[in-house]
Amino acid sequence: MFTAITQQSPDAGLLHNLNPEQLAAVTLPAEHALILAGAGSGKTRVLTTRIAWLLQTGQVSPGGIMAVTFTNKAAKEMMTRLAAMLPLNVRGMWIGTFHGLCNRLLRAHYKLANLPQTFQILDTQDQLSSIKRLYKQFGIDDERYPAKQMQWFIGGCKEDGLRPAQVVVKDPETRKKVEIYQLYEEQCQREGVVDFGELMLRSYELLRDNDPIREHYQRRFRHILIDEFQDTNKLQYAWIKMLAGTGAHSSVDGAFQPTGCVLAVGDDDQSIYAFRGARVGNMTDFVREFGVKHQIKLEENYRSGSNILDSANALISNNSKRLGKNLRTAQGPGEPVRVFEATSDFAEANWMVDEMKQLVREGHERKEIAVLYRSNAQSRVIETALFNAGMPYKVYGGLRFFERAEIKNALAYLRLLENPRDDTSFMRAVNFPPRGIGARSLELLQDAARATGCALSDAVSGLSGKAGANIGAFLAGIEVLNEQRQGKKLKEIVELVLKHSGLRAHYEADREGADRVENLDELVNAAESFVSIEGFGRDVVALPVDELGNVLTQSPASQGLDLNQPVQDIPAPDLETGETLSPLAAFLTHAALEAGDNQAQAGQDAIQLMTVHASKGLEFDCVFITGMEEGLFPHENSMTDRDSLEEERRLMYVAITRARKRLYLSHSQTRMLHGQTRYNLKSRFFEELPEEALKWITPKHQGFGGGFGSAGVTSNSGATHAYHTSARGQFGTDYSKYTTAAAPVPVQKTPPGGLQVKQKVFHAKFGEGTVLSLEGSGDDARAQINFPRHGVKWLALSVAKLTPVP
DNA sequence: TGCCATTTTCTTTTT
DNA sequence: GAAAATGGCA
Repeated sequence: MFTAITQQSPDAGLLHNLNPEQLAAVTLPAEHALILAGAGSGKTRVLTTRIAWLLQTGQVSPGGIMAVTFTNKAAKEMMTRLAAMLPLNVRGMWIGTFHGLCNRLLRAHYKLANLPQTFQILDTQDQLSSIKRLYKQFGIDDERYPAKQMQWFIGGCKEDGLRPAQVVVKDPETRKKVEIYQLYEEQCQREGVVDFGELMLRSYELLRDNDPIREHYQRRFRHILIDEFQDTNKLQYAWIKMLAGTGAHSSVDGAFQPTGCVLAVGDDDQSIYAFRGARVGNMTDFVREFGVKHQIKLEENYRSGSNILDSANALISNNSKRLGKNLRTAQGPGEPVRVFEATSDFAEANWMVDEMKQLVREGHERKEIAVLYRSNAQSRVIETALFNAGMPYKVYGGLRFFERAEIKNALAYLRLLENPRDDTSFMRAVNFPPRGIGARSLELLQDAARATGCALSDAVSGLSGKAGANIGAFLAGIEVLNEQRQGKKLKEIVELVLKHSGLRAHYEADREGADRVENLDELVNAAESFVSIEGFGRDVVALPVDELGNVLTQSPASQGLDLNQPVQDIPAPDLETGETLSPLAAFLTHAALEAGDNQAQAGQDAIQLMTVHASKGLEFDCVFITGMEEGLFPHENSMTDRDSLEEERRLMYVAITRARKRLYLSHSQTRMLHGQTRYNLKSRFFEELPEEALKWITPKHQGFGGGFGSAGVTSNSGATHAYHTSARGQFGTDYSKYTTAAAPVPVQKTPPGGLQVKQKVFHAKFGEGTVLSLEGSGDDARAQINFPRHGVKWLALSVAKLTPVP
């Protein structure tokens, strides 16, 4: 999919249009360097251009580069951009996420890593159920040691590079936790599975403990580039250090001087993942421990006008721990930052929708309008408002494809085929769809397995009675599948499993299972197209390189070297040549490491809804930041200590800097939260923004309408009120209607053509239904339809595809 | 064993 | 307010 562009002008300005700082960063000498890249300063461009420049000037071959990102999306983006710059087959290059690259290392050296070749990866859900299973088996009290907390503890230890034996035990409680950690480790090892943390830690240990392997990769990766460096945790930092050959594990005998140089790109002001172990301190540690001589700040922002940037700068200057950086722009002030105060979350959402309609009328694309919120729960009200208005929207976050229950069920069967020892998958599949295997039978089985220390599937034969017969039948079914799958294509195997396991039939029988069947079909599609994407075949040697990864020829240009060739993967000492992962195993790995997009429907021009966290790295013409209230943003759990408050502020900084042209901030006096109405004060962050950049667009006469005489919630005061407009003021919208909790009354015009009340219509998702009523016209036209299977729905006629049924 | 009712919890999240 | 998890009962 990353097919390179073939026509290319070799020296046609890779470096064209770079500003002086960017140029300096791209053409840095081969030494460690830190790039402090502000939001919108062209960070990704610098990273990819740097790689392209290194390749084009013949300083390194594609095999000598490692580029690490945090998300698959970022990795793909990098590869796509790189492929567009150079005629290069990026597929074989070591560009990927930390976990993806670790997986690659462990697959190549699975024996040294003490793993089965087909080891499976536990995602967060799997890990939790694995721990819970452990609890049952060893009678551990979930009340005293909550499994969730334990999961967090284990992850934390691994992030710090600590095995159970290395954890410092100070109190009995920690002792017990470490014991459980130890048991968990044994269970994973026995089952041949690794969790995400293990992926990192195990590959770190692999490099640490095997001199030839480590030195091989140290020689090979002459340039290591890391994106979003501020998000790295302790272990990831150590991993990089190990690969770069800096520190204790470099040359032992002095014969080998490691040469890998590290280019770290990051922004301390955008560090928003401390809550999951990210250490901003890695940036200063990096400068110190690597003896970084080159530090470049990218402060020129190409995204937003100065009103938006000044707001961001002013806000973030309230943080104490900063490396120091100020964004500037050559663009003018741009539009002011609009601030709106609503009386309720409901009113806030309706105001937003009307504002959006206006923006769309003005020619903005819907996908260039984003709504950002602090927590996912806030999306519901907004979704309702958008839905009622018939405005297409897309919510990011939530359940992703490979995390859906039906998909995980299917994957459990597939994993069992690949690795019968995978007890997590066994437990998931054994009684789903229900086949009369209950808790008691499984308890017997688990006892038997524990007694002999074998996997659940191996313990079945020792079971007698009804339990033995039932579970035996299940296992026999798996074995039949295993025979039938021989010689079959991946897609066929998946289809086979869906049929033979009874999963498809089970969901087809379910009245509400239509979506799930659809997803299962989608899984078959994913399996079909998978091979063509990953292509786990061997790559052929394309470039003449020496063992160090140096290109042996002169510069590509002078030699007419064709970079558009598969990248050579230099065999490491331990690499089993010829041994390849089965397509199924590769597919399962893909499913674990890449949870897939949230929603299948792509391409439609829709409003973008997401949390602030999810918005990092993205940009939009128009951005709404909603729920700017104390307790929400900053979040109540993060208001108490200074560090987490500063993280909230960085979060706000990230949110503000997403906007290119227009930025709205809104807060509401009341909000439904946990089923209760809460009265919130407006966020303290408003006080930290420069007044001259803001424009308050809430009408003067707004208020509580006599309804809520509550709390210390006051209207905003100060000079900003000078901007208040009366109803239907200069902004063209009548804001007064948002000041009551009632929905805007739709204007009744001629009923939309084609449909009539009592008419029968067909909808792709809801099936056949009867029109109950119609309202609105044109783009706003809506119909109330009764679907026997799904109930009464309001559908926007400009969005819903309805076909009349005679 | 499995279904239904009650209780509980509720930031952010990629891999 | 809603989803998930637990617990009691048929």
